[in-house]
Amino acid sequence: MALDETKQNCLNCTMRAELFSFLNPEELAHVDRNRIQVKYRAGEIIFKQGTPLTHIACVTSGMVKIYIEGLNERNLILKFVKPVEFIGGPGMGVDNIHHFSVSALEDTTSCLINATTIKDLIETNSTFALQLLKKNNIQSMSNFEKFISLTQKQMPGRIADALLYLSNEVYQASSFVTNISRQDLADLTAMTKESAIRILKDFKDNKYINAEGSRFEMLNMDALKHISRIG
Amino acid sequence: MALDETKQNCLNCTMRAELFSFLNPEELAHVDRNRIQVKYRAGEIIFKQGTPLTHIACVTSGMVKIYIEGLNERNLILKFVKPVEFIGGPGMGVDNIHHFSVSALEDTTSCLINATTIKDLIETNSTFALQLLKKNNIQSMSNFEKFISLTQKQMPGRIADALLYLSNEVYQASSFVTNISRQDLADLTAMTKESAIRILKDFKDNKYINAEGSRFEMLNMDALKHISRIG
DNA sequence: CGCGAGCTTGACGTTGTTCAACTAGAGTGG
DNA sequence: CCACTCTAGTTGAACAACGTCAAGCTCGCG
Repeated sequence: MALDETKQNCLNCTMRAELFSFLNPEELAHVDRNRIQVKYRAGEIIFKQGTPLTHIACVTSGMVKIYIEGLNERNLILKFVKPVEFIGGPGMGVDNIHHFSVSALEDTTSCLINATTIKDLIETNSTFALQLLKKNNIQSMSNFEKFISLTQKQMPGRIADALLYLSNEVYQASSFVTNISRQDLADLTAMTKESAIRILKDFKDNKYINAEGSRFEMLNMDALKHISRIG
Repeated sequence: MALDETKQNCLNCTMRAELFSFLNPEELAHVDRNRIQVKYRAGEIIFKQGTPLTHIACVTSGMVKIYIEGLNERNLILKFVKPVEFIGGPGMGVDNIHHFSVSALEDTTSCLINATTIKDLIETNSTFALQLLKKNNIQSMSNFEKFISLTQKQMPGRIADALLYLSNEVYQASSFVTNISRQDLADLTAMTKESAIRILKDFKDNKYINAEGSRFEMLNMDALKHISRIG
């Protein structure tokens, strides 16, 4: 976990999260004074569930996974985050504890910003507060979909949801190479690694997808969407 | 669904949601001008998933359930809400659509407040915005626990969670009489009615609880907590 | 060349659902 | 007051879905 404070500055940053476009130069300067840029190697933990929430993160390169550490060493992956996105956490302003863990899937750079700085901005900039509320609401909406996927769909439906999520939202391509492991796919869909592998094989046999090692290819999106819909 | 505009006023309201304690008299008067009070009979729908989100609700008497309408006529109950609590929704400020349904479990009265009024307050009163963010965060935290309960615990663990939720948070009593049906209990724990009944019977046989009809009694909270922990 | 981590497969057992039948109680109309 | 019906609750047996365990595989890397 190498520290690397760059000469770059929030005001002229080209990797600025959308949320910060609602800040004026003075506010951006305030953020800049309270941020540090950090490089993480693949596999390293950025936030650990249960630790104090002193900073929020802004992923500027690479890719991370956000996951809840549950029972018996099992994780539940909530989402993957790629540049440029802001990672807060529900503990902010409540108990100031991280309620999920975040770790780097690839080599990742991230700006860490003091949580108190963010709180200052919420109090002084109502547009910023409104946008933050909006962002939280959008996250809640996808959590609702995840609830239905995980509790009301059988394994093929869940894997279809995961593949559609990866190709439509994360990689935005019908084929992609990824660091996401079979275990990650299982953690994303709340099943065992073995089950995830079996469903992938089934999808391959049916020519819905191609999946070899880290390379995934969507061959029949309509079939996947159909399986997602019927559960 | 009888309308009943009372002479009562937000400024002297004794059933005011905590969130509104952060408003000044002028703001409260603004809320008052944009609210209507409505009585619902048990079973009636207050908000229907998929319809436009024009108002938020504030439950002042009775009890409601918030649930997602999922696949194949199956519902997932997110939470029960009793007086006095505010019900917004993640669609607010995003697509302005309800992403869950809310229905009355008992005869219920509720104030409906224009969503635009709430948005005004968020923009002009930063404390209100901060408190709303906080409320959303607390909800997200319990959603995370729900994720783990529903995806990583077996049926006894989930029923134990549901019973602990009801006795600790909803009724705040070790025994209670409720309108919550066996089907509701199943919808809360993502299983079938038959399975929920079987687990309840098992808990009864083991003297962890007493459950006859609508009356529930917790006999051994420690056992329930243990079952909840081990999943 | 060998080692280890992630991946894959099959056999088997468990968990939870489905389906069908039955029960109890509340309301309704003759 | 008694059928009748309707709904919620209950139970059992058969079945499907999913996890567990154990073994073998592949491939990159030292």
